[in-house]
Amino acid sequence: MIQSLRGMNDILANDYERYEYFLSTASTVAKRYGFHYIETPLLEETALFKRSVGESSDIVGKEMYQFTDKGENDVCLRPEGTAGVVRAFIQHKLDKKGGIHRFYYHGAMFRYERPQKGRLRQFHQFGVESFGVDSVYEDALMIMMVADILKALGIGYSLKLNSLGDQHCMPAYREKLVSFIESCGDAICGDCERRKLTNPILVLDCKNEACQNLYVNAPKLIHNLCDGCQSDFDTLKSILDAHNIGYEIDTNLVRGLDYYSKTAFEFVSDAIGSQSAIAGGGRYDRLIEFLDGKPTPAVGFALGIERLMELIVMPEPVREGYYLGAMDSESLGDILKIAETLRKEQKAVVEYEAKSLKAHLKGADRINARYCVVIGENERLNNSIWIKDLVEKTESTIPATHFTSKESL
RNA sequence: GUGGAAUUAGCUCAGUUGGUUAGAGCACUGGUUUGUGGUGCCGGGGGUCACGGGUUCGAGCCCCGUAUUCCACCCCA
Repeated sequence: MIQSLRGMNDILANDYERYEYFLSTASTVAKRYGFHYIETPLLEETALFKRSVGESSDIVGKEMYQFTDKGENDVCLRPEGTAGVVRAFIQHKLDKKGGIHRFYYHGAMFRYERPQKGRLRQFHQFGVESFGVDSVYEDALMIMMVADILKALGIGYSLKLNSLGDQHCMPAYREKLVSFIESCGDAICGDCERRKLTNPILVLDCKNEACQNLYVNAPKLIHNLCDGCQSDFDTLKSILDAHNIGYEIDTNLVRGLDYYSKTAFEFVSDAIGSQSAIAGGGRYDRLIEFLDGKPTPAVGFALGIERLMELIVMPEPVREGYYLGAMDSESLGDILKIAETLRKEQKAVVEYEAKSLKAHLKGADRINARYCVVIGENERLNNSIWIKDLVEKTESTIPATHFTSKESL
């Protein structure tokens, strides 16, 4: 038997109902905030991700589905969504056009990781990107959008907030931190040794107890922000306070992608296991110029759809549409004709086997139909149909032309 | 990438020191005397016990390999 590749799942039937429900809920929220849908290719030049996400990140360093295509191009399946949207933004010269551009997207992302619950090799994200707004109010808008989406889906969460500083304060802090780490000498663990070179801020979050004891007095970025970053961060907190959005400052919160600056946030759930980050995002004012665009402030977020799926509280299913069946095979033709007419406006499902009335009612019940339409011997002889409303529990026998004649009106 | 656990019916799981035709609940399907659903009662179908080797008179059970899933680390959505 051929099975799907490791970490790559099918989404079918019931799962897709959830998936679709999530998409329509999230898309509705995004549109209400003034965002427009954008779709970018799954395959991009590898250089795009190396320059945006950063070669030092795990994502680019060891998790990309990268290969050379038949035209000798170095390409890879997108490991995240922002880079492609930024590339499109620049390619279509929206950076030169100026003004504000807001996009939302959703689709498959690919990372070659060791799979576990909530961590797949092909997974789906829903994300938004906003270009051209410098104000920290836009950062707050991102957080409010995520909160709105999660609330609409009935998902509980906690919000972690941090500021990563900008080109004025981040490099200085980074240097300060690295020299602090070096002052610890050989006492740090192997992971931290590696982090020191790739993403030093990650050491602050090390699980190793010995490391934690060493880092108690480590410099915190939050105490080393420049005036601009500090004031934006304060403003952001007051906006969230004003909107009753709870948060906790997590000075160890780092985005794994190199392009973030200033605001960084992460929504986490304690109900889905160790892969608990359900959404993450922040500001990335420098990314557009890194990719040869005109410097443009930008901020965005991404939600992990699979991680959300099992948390979604689905609305009560409502009975809708028609189930049609015949009690003897001679009536099947009439049934099909009625179904054809009904389908112009409604869901209509036909059972082809001649069965007892009881069996048909069970069938109608199973597919959650509102009405059960049956033609038996009596109806066929009287040129009528029997219909029962499964919610109101009322039934009637009406002329067979009732539905089909509508068509001629 | 590192360490560990698991894999038996469509689903959730039993399966006793290796011993006849591998079980349950749910789901599916049919009946319950004549044409009335979701919840009663009775019946039925459905399993190369993940896959491939090995040990044994005999393997769902023991050993090895492979695949997948899950847990922790790592990382992130």
